[in-house]
Amino acid sequence: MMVESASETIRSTPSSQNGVSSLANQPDGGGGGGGGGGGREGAASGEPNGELSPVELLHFQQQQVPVSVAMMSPQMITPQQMQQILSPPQLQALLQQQQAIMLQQLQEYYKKQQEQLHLQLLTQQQAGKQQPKEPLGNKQLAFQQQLLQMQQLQQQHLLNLQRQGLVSLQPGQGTVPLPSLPQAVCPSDLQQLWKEVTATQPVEDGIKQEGLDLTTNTSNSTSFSAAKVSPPISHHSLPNGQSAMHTPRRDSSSHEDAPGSHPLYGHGECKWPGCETLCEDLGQFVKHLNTEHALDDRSTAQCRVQMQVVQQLEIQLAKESERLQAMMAHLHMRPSEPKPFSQPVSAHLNLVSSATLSKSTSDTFPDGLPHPPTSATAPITPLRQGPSVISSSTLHNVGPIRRRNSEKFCTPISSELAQNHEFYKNADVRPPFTYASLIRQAILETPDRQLTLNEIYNWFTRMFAYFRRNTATWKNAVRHNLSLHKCFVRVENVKGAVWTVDEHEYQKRRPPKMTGSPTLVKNMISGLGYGALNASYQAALAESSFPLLNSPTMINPSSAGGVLHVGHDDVSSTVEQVNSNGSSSPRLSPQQYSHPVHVKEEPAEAEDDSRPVSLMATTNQNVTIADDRDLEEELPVEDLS
DNA sequence: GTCCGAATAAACAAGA
DNA sequence: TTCTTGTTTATTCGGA
Repeated sequence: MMVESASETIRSTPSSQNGVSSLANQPDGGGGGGGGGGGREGAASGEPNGELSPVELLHFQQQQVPVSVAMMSPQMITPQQMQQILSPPQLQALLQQQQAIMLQQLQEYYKKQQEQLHLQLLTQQQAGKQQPKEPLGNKQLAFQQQLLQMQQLQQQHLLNLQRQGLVSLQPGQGTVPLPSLPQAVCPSDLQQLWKEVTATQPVEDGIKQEGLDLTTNTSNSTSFSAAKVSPPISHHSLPNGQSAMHTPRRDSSSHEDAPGSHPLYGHGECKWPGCETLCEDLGQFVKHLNTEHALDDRSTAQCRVQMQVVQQLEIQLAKESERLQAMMAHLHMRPSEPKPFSQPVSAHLNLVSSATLSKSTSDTFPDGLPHPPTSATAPITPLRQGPSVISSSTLHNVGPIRRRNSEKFCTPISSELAQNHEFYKNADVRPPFTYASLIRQAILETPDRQLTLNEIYNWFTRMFAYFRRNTATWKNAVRHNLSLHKCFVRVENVKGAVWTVDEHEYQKRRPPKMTGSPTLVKNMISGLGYGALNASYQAALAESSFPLLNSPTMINPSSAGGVLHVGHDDVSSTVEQVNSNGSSSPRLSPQQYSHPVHVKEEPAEAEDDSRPVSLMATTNQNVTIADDRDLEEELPVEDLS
């Protein structure tokens, strides 16, 4: 079956974080443009007539603030003097003005260079008609790469300007005329800057060396100077001498070891954005590439768009990585961090990472903290819940295989989800719940308590980044669970078949555990090594930003008592009551375990009578099933504030 | 060591 | 024919 083969394919993907890891491991470069290997200073000679090379411009923009200051003080007014003369708002305004000016100048420069390159290319193309094909390809590619690099530099500059918050301009918005850029920056200084750049980054040689054959610059030669935010983009040599850019996310070995491959060629079709032309073999593809995707306005524009896409992703990744680091640091140093099992936080995190991702490869930071797997489909985004990410169930059970831990430790699924919704939604971490629990949760979250299979799928993918891959596997498991468990009832509906939950059956299939007094629960928890889940854990939970903690419905004994029958251990009755009134009856969250609320906790069943709609709605606006089909819309973008 | 629940894989059928 | 949906069986694994 195709599904199965797809499954096998997908199952191999969890370890596909290499690209990201390598990206994350890129030396920061301190804003200096990352890159790799040794520098090549030979290309450091400046452009004639004091014109700025793209590299110089790049460095220029990297040195932006000081240069800007210099530009502001052409009459040798030092920045300090400027600061004394001008008020901060004035300085800010001046900076913005100067940035805008610089931007316009750079754009003009880039445009000029672009035109020049086009002219050169046309000349080369014409000359190449009388020359062997391959050199032409090289030349053409070299020009193309020059063009791309220029565009990249331009993009980088714009991004840097925008990042500094000084310029919110879009390309072409600059309006303030100014003396040309080279007048503002001394060529010798730029030359020195260029040397500095090339000392750490050999990237831009090709730009300086007009007409050089970039095919000799392979993998390490074209990591863009923008590597600070861009992954090194290597060139892949093709059999015909062509090279192409590809991202490091691809398995490098697949290229180096498979000369018959091409990053833009796969599954028999051209992977050029929007193309998808079928090509029988690589040769045909190359021909197609050279004819259909030669250097022209269209291809250039497409490249530009693609660069925008990549850069946006990289910016996002950088932001998220930064936030992750901060989170890691925060968690690592947290004095009141819960220490179940008397393990350090990092150990817990590693535990979560390694066990939860039992089938995936979790990277580990040098500091020992887990590097949550990141992928294009599962970007790691902030753990807004803070410590609650390491919630009880997450701490003690990781992955459905450990499901019993989850139920044993009585973590209500809705509470867990409510607390860690953002985490699960964005992190590629397997939720510590069984498929049945999740399915049930999905169904119960809907107002009418019924879902089609596809809607269940969508809930999974919407709620858990983990389920955005391995689709064949988990979908099969979902179907399997739906069919297997009696608690899931298929109902023929007008729209088709929908699945509902028979709570009674659901409870029947679960052995009555943990039904008793809080003391029993406590003892049981303690007996399971949960005794260490003491004040520190409670404190951590209390510190959680989980808004429901302060929700009256969550802590109001009266409201809770409606569901959690004090001194009553009939699980089914609890569930039935919830089902009967159909109202939102939030259960005790794990935090409430810590609270001296005198209600009987129904650990294993606690999740059952949850009303995630209300629960989740507090923290997640995406609970509604309004548009399940649009997963992509909400995948990458979280608030990045 | 055994039992049980869950996950996973896979085969198969029916229907759109 | 392909895909989705649904059912069933078998295997493996972890925990009790």
